[in-house]
Amino acid sequence: MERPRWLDEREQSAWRGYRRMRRLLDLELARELMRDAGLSEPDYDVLSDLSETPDQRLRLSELADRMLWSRSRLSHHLTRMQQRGLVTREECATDGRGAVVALTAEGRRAVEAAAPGHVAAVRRHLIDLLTPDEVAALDALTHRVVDHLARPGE
Amino acid sequence: MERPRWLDEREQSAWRGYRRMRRLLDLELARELMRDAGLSEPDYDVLSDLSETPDQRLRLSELADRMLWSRSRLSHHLTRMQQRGLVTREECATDGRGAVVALTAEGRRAVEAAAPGHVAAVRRHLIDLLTPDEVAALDALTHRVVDHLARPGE
DNA sequence: GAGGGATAGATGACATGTCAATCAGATGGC
DNA sequence: GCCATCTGATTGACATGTCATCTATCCCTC
Repeated sequence: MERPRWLDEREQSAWRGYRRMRRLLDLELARELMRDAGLSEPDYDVLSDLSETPDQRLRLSELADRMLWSRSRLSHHLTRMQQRGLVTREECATDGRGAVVALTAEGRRAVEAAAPGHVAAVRRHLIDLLTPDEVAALDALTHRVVDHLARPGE
Repeated sequence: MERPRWLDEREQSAWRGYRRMRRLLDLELARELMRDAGLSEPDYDVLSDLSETPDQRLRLSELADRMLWSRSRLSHHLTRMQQRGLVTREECATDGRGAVVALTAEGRRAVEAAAPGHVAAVRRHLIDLLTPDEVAALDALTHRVVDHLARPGE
């Protein structure tokens, strides 16, 4: 930090590219998802995580951890989704403080309707634009960074 | 979309990795930037774009386009940054409707103080974790996706 | 089995982002 | 030159996310 090692041209370009892609991809996927399925990305993520779970239900904290969301954010978001009938809250049998989110039939219908189009969009705007080697590189590199960031001591 | 082509294992893993990295990297960079320089990432981006510009000033719409922000978002954000003394608004000489944002001395000081640490964080949490080949792949792939998404007809 | 922390979740105040409406000034056709 | 339209920017209402705080319950130790 004393003598900053600036990014060289290639690194700079990769970093800018990453941030631009991040933004554009996000906008486009969110736009299509909302247009075609009436869901925001956070909505979709919640529903999709729930639907992949054996019993279609999860403890709030478990879901929050999986999604890397704060409890507070999840709680607020679920209240909104609950009002729209996509999920319900249930008491937790094993922990008096706890709560469980469950997918409603309507929620299930919503993800199932949304999923094919969303996956297609992910393909169209990202995956299918990459060579197999690039997919492999992206896979390797992102997981390395995730592991690094998830390390306790930063 | 009729017969959805789901993602294969590797693609799925890359996609999840990307989204997880996106989230964790963002959180960490934002956290450090706020802690060390008292700036949010949007703040930093605005200041950094302005500081790289010849005259330290830009038309609002020009800046909004570069950052891929809506005019409205930029306008709101600049009001806040202006209140903190980081930028000022000026009238535009050539277009009576237009406005120009300019970096203040304090704004300049803020980016210059923030930049080395921020770049170091980008290195530490991303760039330096990648092999040269991976940096090259990331560069190539992100720009391809960006070009694709920037294409007028979607 | 009674405290004293820790943890799960909810909540309210606030910061930030979005969307639609508005206003002033530019621009083009006639 | 004048009107219709477009564009740059601002604004206000609202949606979303964050942070600090609160309550209830759990869990550990004594």
